[in-house]
Amino acid sequence: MREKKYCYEYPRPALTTDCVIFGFDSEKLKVLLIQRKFDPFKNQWAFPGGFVDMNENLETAAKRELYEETGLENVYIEQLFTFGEPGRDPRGRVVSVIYYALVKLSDYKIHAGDDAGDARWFEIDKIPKLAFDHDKVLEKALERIKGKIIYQPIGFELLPEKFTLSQLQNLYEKILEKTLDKRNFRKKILSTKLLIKLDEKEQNVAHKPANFYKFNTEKYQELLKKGFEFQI
Amino acid sequence: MREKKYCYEYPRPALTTDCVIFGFDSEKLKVLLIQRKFDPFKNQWAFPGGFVDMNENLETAAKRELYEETGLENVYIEQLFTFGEPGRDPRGRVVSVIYYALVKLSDYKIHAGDDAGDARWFEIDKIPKLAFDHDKVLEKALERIKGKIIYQPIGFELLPEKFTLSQLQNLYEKILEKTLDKRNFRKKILSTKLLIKLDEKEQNVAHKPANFYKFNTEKYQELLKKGFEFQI
DNA sequence: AAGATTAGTGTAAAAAAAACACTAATAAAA
DNA sequence: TTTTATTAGTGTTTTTTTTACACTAATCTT
Repeated sequence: MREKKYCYEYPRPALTTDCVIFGFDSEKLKVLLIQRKFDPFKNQWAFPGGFVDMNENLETAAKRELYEETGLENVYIEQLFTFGEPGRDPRGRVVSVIYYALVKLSDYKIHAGDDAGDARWFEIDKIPKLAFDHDKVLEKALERIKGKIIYQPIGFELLPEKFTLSQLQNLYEKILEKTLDKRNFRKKILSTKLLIKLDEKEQNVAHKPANFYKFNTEKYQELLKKGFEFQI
Repeated sequence: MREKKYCYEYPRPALTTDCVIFGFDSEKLKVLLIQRKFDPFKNQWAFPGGFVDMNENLETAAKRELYEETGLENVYIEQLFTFGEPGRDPRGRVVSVIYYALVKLSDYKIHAGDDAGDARWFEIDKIPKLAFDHDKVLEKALERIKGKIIYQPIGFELLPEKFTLSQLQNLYEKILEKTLDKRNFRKKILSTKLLIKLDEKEQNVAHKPANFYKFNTEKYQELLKKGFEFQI
C-alpha cells in the first residue's frame, strides 16, 4: 500500500470529471464508451473520466480526458451536472463533475464500430447497461442536448465542416427523436441566414447530389453580440 | 493547529455547496446574502454555503445550508453549476457545487430589509461586490431562472399560495427584465388552465381589489405525466 | 362627491407554424 | 441506351399563435 501523505482536518471526497462524448455519423447519434479493466464494474462500459489535478481547471480536466480518449482538441464542451450521491462508487465517496462534448466524427481517426482497444462508439439506442450511475448521466446528457439544440446552433459541432441539409435535418431528427417536415425545416434553417451555400455537391451518390453548406461561425458570433437568438 | 487525520494518496480539493436563495416580495426580486465574519473577504457579502458531509448527498447539503439560513424546508431547489477554478478561494483549492432555491418570502419570518444578524435580503439590482467568484455565480443563476421560467412553472415557488395575476405578471417582468402586455399575459397564463380562481379578493387597497388565484399543483403533475409542456 | 389608482376585459392584424406533392439529378440495373 | 430506384429540392395555403391596443369597474382617499 502506498504512502498516504495528503492529510486534512476533515475527510474529503475524491473529485473526478467524466465526459459524455457525442458523435454523429450522418446516420446515428453515438457516444464513446470505455470498457473498464478493473473492479468495480470490471468489463462494464462507462464514460471516460479521471481525477482532477490539484491545479487544474475542471473544464481543462474534462478536455484532457477527451483528448486522451479521442485525440481531439478544440471541441465543443460544456458542464452538464455534478453527481455526488454517497455510494455511487463502491470504493468510497467520489464526486464527479460531468461534462459533455460534441465532436466531429469525420475528424476522428478511429471510426464508428471499430474497436480502439478499450474504447468504442455506441449507437445511442444500443447502449449496454453502464457502470456506476452512468445510465442517469446519459439520460441527463440527452435531455440537455435535446433542449439546447433548438435554441443554440450546437448541432453543427457534430457535423463535418461541409454538410448537406439532409444530414443536418437527420441530425435534428435523431436528437429530437421526431421527424421533421423537409420543406419547413429547410425554410427555417435557411431563414437564419447562418448557412453558406457552397459551390460543391455530393459525388458518386445514386440519386440527385445534394449541395454542401457550411455554418457561418463569424456571422453567428457577430449576431450574438447584437442580442440575436438562434431558434429552430 | 488541529490534527490532520484524514489522509489520502493524492491531494483532494475541499468540496462545498453554496446556495443562491431567491425571494420575491411582490415588488422586487431578491437574494439572500451572508456577511463574512472572517478573512478571506472579511465583511464582504457571499452566498451561504459550507462543506459537504462525507455521507451527505449534495442536494441534502444545499438544503441544510438553506434551512440553517432561513429556517425554510420543502422549497424548490436545483443544482446550478459547479465552480472549481483553482485560486477562487485563496485558502486553497475549493470546489463548490452551487444550487439555487426559490422561496416564498411570505413564509419567511424575517422580512426584506430586516437585518438578521449576518444575513440580509438584497434587491437584485442593488447587489454589492460579492466575495469569491460569487458575482459569476449570481449571473449564472439569473440566466438560469430567466431561461427556465418560460418553460417550467417555477415562478409560483416565489409567490404566496394565494396571489393575484398582477403579482404573477410583475414577477415574470422582473425575472425576464422586460414588460409584458397585461391582456396577453393573462390570456396565456389562464389558457394553461393551471390556475384556480379563488373566491377571495384583495382587501384594503385603494383601487379595484384583485382576485386571488392559486396554482393547481396536482393538475400540473398529472399533465406532466401525459407529456404536457408548460410554456409562457 | 370627486379623484386617484389598479383590476379586468375582447378583437383585429400580423406573424409563425404546419400541412402538403411534385420535378430534378444522379448511379445502377436492365 | 433506356428504365428504375433513390434522394434533393422547391411554394402555397391553412391554421395557429402572437401582438397591438383602450376603455370600464371597484375600491380607498381627499
